[in-house]
Amino acid sequence: MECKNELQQLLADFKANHMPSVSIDCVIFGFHDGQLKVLLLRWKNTDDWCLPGGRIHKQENMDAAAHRSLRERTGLHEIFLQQFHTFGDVNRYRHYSQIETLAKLGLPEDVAKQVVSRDISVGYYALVEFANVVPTPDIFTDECRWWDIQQIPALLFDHNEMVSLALKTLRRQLSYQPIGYNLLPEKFTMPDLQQLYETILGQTMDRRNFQKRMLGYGILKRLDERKIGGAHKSPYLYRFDKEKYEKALETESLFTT
Amino acid sequence: MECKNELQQLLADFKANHMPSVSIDCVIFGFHDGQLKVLLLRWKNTDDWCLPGGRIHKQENMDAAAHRSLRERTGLHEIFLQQFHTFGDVNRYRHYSQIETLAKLGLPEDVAKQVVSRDISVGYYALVEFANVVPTPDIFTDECRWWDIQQIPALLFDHNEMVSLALKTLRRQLSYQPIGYNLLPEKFTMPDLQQLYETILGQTMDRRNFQKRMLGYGILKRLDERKIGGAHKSPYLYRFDKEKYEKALETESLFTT
DNA sequence: ATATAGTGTGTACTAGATACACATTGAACA
DNA sequence: TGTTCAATGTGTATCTAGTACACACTATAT
Repeated sequence: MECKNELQQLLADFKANHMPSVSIDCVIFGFHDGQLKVLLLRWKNTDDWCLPGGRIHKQENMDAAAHRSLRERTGLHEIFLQQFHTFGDVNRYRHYSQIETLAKLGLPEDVAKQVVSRDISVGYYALVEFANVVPTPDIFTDECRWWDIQQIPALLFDHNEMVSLALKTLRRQLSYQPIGYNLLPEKFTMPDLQQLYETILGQTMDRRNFQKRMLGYGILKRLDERKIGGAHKSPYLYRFDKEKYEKALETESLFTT
Repeated sequence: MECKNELQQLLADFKANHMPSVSIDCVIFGFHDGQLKVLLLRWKNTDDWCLPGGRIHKQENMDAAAHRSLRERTGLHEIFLQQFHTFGDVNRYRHYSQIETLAKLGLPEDVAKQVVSRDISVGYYALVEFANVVPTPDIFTDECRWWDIQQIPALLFDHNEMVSLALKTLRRQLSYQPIGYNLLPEKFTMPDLQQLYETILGQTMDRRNFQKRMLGYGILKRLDERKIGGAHKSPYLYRFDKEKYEKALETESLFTT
């Protein structure tokens, strides 16, 4: 099968042009339909899903490599992307039979073994605007789609752990920095924003207090428009004040006296 | 010079037994004399200082490699050690002429070049009890000692940046988790603890409010003893309630309703 | 004995977070 | 057409954590 040669060629190229031992994995969060979603890839000829990832070119910044991966999977250019943890356990592949999985790709076992020696993987998480994403599989996979965070199946490698830690990091970030700019459309309602927060944190909040707090941050601008077409009273539309939002991102509140 | 052969041999061993492309660097914090200190190494035959670091054995967990490095530099076994960021810019060595520096070790330039291709480096930070540390140089260095955080010189590589970010992470951690267990001796006074906090955060605090807050966390146990020998009224001694301290480490306070 | 400087302790005040209720609107339905 | 319903808009009382602040005590130094 020609796919086999193509893969072997690809692996050879990888070896020549990419840093050995190190890879990148991305937990890409999107928000749609009141649900927090993660973009996953399905390996060719399998039912096994994993996170999108990539490798670092020898003359490429690591962050740039992560952006490149993301761009290739989503079509998006300007995105919130941040490393959250680096994974380096010897047995990070323990949850599955990796040789077996690679064999399904049509690789001979000896080639497969080269691929599966433990790598250090730098985990990034991204926040993207759901509607703008064009999910695109890579050469190893034949499907790329969103999964509800609640319904993610057992993933390959240590990728479930990565998703958990990315979510934990996202939640923590919420406690000292604003979030939403990259997850919501440009104009959104206060209930939209609240639903986002509730979904990420996994808990409900008081409508009135939530609004008070958000407005208190001074990063929102209420528009004159209201959202029309809803079944009930029309809520106001808001958008982020980009400048103040950026400032708030830098000024993280700390333990002080 | 025999040192040269020894070094070349060492590098060959490194290549065979360690993961390529990836290294570890440690920002080791200690507290002494009212000052926050960092452990630095001075390169052989130079006045250039850098952070202690290491490489990962092919069959070794990354965290274990970091612990090993730390053990080798400090003699300490049980220590607080946590990764805080992974550095992967192409120009992370831009701040110095690396070939030149390596030449001072007695390495021929061609060998030196192999060494200096950009690596990904995983940054760890450690909190250790100052008094128990036995600073020990490694094969590349002939001095290992503590530096006041305020007086750290221009370091090799991107190590100044690493120290800054480690400190920033430490400060942030202070805002949602207790700190002190690994930086103070077993028994300490409230003023000791306050001085630690003030040093890390770089700001003074109200004595009474600080005590109230710390006791409010419920992780301290006041002993019947007082510290004797001081020039003034004897302060009480405290120790951490290990169990509650550990619990507090897990239960990080988040943005909630 | 006296001075000095650091420690032990308590109370009033402030601001942010929380709990909570009623009026308004727009579509759906009778 | 008007009645119903569910969601939105808005304000106030309360609670709690954080902050500001003062006086008494004690161990050494003189």
